[in-house]
Formats: sequence, structure tokens, C-alpha cells
Amino acid sequence: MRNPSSTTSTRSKITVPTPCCSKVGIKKGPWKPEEDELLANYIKKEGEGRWRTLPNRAGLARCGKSCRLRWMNYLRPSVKRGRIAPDEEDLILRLHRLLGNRWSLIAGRIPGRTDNEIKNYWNTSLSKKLISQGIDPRTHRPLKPYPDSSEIENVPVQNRNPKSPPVLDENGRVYRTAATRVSENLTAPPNLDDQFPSQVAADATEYWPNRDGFNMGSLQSGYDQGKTDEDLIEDIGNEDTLSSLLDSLLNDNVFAYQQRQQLQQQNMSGLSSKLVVSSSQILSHGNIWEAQVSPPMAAFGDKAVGGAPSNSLPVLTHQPAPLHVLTENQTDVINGMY
DNA sequence: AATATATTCAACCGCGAAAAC
DNA sequence: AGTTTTCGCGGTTGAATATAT
Repeated sequence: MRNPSSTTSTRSKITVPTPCCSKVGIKKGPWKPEEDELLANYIKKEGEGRWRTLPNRAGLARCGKSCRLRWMNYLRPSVKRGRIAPDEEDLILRLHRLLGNRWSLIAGRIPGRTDNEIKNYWNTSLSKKLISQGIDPRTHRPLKPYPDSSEIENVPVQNRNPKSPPVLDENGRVYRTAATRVSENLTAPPNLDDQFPSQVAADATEYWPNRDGFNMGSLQSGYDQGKTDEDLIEDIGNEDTLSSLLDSLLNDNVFAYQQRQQLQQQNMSGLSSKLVVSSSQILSHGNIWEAQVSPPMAAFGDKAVGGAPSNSLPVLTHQPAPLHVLTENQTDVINGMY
């Protein structure tokens, strides 16, 4: 990696400071209304992009990065202001469970919210809320004592990310969720993990419940259709596949409920009569509700919903729906997930 | 009312990937 | 094909604000 404070011209091979990172004459800190106006007016006329040279063109004494950030997080007309609604919070929880700290991906599913906002909300509010409920915000599982160092030392080097602490399973071993691994492999070469991608499905079934409605069938199906590892690695690398994967995971409990309703209609006395509620509902809100998430393909099919591109991941498109009443067995499953 | 402490969130920083040359 | 530039991401910081003492 080059020193970001300087650039080397291809033609002259002379290193010169970049305006973007030079400290001289470049303003930092909070933006003034006049600056906002300059930036917003310029982008309205000329459009986004070419951030490095934009400040000069717009007459701003800011670096391009700062301009981009200000636009993306504050000035863009599509940015939604105000508190995070309960249905948004629920979706953040679900997506974080699947994706980890991939704020940009999460924000992409929640119209009007920025990655920065979601990250802040997570760090200041949601993670504390989870901890107060005895849930590890990294793993979405019940908090466990930290494992002793010898266990960590046995973890493969590829699982040690210096930027983020290890994610531990219930036995204190480090693991990555299937979704995390999928995301990693969007850019990582496949030989990083000699068990990939079959291990992805294995991980998914290991770490996501598969009983009583939380089946991993939709996840596994892609791996069970006679595809070679090479095919699957290629598949994993496109957003459609990741979209479908996440969509099915997000919606598993919704479909499970629908299946259960059908079952109950067929056999009224066959299932537990104990009525309990989802722990996710208790966990995230004082009031009880279950956010609806668009069914697969409806949310990201031919017709884009909520401004999302047609091949995008599921997005929040509905107001909260009434509580889903779950059986005892189903609640066990949910508790296992959080 | 004054001070200390906690919380929030806009903005910065460094890095890596992708695009451009 | 190799190098440079640009962009975007996630982690972190610190000023502003809220709350507690």
C-alpha cells in the first residue's frame, strides 16, 4: 500500500502531495451550512463522483473523502433522518446476525439509512441492549465466559482477524458464520479455505438451527444440485446468490410460521398448546411484534421494492405486522439463535 | 448551580479492492 | 502486466449534548 499522503505520477515519477490528504489549507471538522450548500448545489448540477477533484471544482476547502462522506451520510436527498423505528431495528438485528459488521450491506437493505448511522446505532444502542439481555452482540448467542488463551491459540491463522476480535461459538471456539464466509469469499480466492464451499453449508447447518421451521433447506439446496465446487465458488461470487441466501435465512421463520399455521389447521391438537412469543421480539422491543420481511423474489424480483435494485437483497418494505405466536419448540430454536 | 460522567453521532483515518492509466 | 489513483468500507475519535451527583 502506498502512502496515502502522496502520489507518484505515472508520467513524471515525481512524488507530489495529494490535495485530498494534504493538511495545508484543507478544512476539517464539522461542516458549515454554507459548505453544505456549495456541495449540494454542485452535486445537483454535476452529479456525484470524481471526489478527489470535486472540492476544487465546487470551491470547497475540503478533501474529497470528507465531501463524499458529507454527501453520503447527510446531504443526499434519500437520507432518512430521525430515530430508528422498531421494524428497522429488528431488521438490523436480523441482518447483523447474518452478516456481522458489514454495515454497508446492512444499510443497503434499509432504505434511507446510512452505514454510518447503523454502525453508530449498533455500537451505542443495540449491542448494549443485547448485552443487557445476556446475549453476545457479536455472535447473537448467550454470553459465555471468554475461553482460555490456549483454545484461541489452536484457532487456524485464517480465522484470526487483527481488526476484529474472534467470534466465538458456544464452546468458546472461534468460528465464522456461513454468511460471513460467503461475504469473505466474494473477494477472497477460493483456496483460502480448502473446505469451501461445502463447509459453508456445513457451517450453516451447524450454527443455524434446522428444527421446526428454521430449516436450512433453502441454503443447502444450492449446494446439493450436483454443482462442482468451482461452480459454487463462482455462484457465491455474485450478488444474486448472496441475495437469495440471505433472503431465505431472513424469511425462514416467517415461512415456518405459515407452515405451522397450515399444520395447526390440519391437526388442531397435534402441537403444543403452550403459547409463547419469539425471544427476538422480547429482546428488541418493549412492545411485541414481528417485522415482516418481503418474501423471496417479491422483494428483489422483477419489480424493485423500496427503491432497491432488482437483484438486491431483501429490504424493509412493511410496517410491523401483528405478533406471531410460536410454539415452545419453535421458541427453543429461536433462543438458540440469539 | 456547578461539576463529573455517560451517551450520541458526525467526522476522520487507514486500509484494501477496483478502476484507470 | 505492472503501477498509480480513486473509491468505499469499517474502526475509531472527540466534540456536543444529556444525565447524574
